[in-house]
Amino acid sequence: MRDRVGAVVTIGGIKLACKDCSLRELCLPLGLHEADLTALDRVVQRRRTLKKGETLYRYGDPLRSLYALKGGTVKTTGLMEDGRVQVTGFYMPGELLGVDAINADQHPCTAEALETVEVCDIPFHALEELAQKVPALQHQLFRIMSREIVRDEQMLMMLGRMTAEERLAAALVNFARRQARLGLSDRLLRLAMSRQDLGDYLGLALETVSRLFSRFQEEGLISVHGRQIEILDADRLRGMGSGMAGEVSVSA
Amino acid sequence: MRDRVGAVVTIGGIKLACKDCSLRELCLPLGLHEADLTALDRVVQRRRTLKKGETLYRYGDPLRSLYALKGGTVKTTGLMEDGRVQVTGFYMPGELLGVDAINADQHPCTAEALETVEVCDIPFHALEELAQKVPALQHQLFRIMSREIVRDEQMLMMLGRMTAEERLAAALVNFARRQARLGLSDRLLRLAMSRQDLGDYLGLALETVSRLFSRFQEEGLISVHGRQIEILDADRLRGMGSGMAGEVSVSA
DNA sequence: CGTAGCTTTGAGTGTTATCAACTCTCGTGG
DNA sequence: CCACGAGAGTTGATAACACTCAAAGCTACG
Repeated sequence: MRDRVGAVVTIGGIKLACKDCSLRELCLPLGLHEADLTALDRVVQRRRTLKKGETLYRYGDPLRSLYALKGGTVKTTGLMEDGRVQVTGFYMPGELLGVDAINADQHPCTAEALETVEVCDIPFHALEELAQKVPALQHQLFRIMSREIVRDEQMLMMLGRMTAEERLAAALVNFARRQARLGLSDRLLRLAMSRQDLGDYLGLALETVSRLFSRFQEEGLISVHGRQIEILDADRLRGMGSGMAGEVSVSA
Repeated sequence: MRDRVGAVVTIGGIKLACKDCSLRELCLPLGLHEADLTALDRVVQRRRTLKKGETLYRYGDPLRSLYALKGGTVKTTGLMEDGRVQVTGFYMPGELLGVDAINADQHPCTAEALETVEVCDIPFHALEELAQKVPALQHQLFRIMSREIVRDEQMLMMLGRMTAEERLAAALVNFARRQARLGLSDRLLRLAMSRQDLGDYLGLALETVSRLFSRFQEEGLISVHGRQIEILDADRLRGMGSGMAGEVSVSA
């Protein structure tokens, strides 16, 4: 059962060891040492693929695992009785999903793949046990959860106090930065989400989002081809989106 | 140095042992056993008092401690360059402040006492070390942070997708429930915050908040005497405020 | 190609913000 | 003890930002 030691056996080449993973800088392992990584490998389950529209978990599902996103984009959504939707987050590779389920041992939202997605399941119970033994891992988990809180607080500022224009600008800047951290362009965005999703994220009607894209384009801020967005004037966009006091240092 | 064993020495009667604290059910200790509580006592610092308007920490302050609220109400606020304010949370006795600072080792918001407040400082480094030894404490911290995320996600739903009316109703219901958990009335609210604070929390103008209070009163939902609110029709208020799918089980 | 979903654009409306004046409360000092 | 003043709260009038409804154009996939 626990026959994998050191160099992780890859079953049919599907599973990559954490220490070989291209996302090791961004994902959980940051700050862990060689031995810790090996221990983590033993905990992390198979790498699996979800197709567009499939869910990682649904509202009310019991907490079994956390999920490390390896590739693709995921949205998490909360639903109101009358059908109103709030997207609580978009997740990109290197980010961890599901920590909001720890509180009540069940997921308080639904996580859906916006495109083909690769994830590693991390059984929570095992992760917690390992964190008990590895101080760096415990700390890293605290940090990741804290970062999630900081992100949500910024979203609160956006939804509570920023105009539609400011919200979209801030979101684009944020996406660009996160894409850049993955080694991709910070100018050319390929949005995985629809205008509707974006509206549900920013607290706007999809028509408002569409109009804003058009206006930003007219003003020479960006160039829009459907979901392909090119950022032409990053400075001005940042200026619009960040009336915020300070940039989020979303370290690791 | 480590001369306190079992019964905690109270210096001038200022410090109460965690295990004797009236909030032990709500605060950090939940789920900890006798020995764990004694260990926690050794970590928790003096109990101190803040007067209305004083701050526990300010935006940018380095993370030193987390803070367990023993009495009174605290608001946390984020500030935009042009002066716009977002209240990111109101904290009541038994709740833990400051976890959002773990991410970047500095506080991303300012925490201010809305009335006379009592807090216990919990040096974070020491707490983390203790959590490393006490599994129940580690788990409890994960839960507390997860709960904070769930709360923020609900706030996102409120700010993004609920009307002004729904937001205020939801907030009142939420305050009532939290007050009830402290053993106080769930009908008679004594709000510690101004209409302005409430507006900055709900993403509304203070005038809108005021108008809503008046309207709720006309409709027989509540009775308003300044900051004293009596809930007359809790069911209808809940109905208005919670288009949400499920109640937050904000356990512990 | 045809169809279904996504996106854009337009017209009209409404909720909530803004500006402004007035009232109330409470603490302080004459 | 009462008057005063400052901050907090209420209420009204007006305006604006973003929503809703509607229709047409586009894209992509079968």
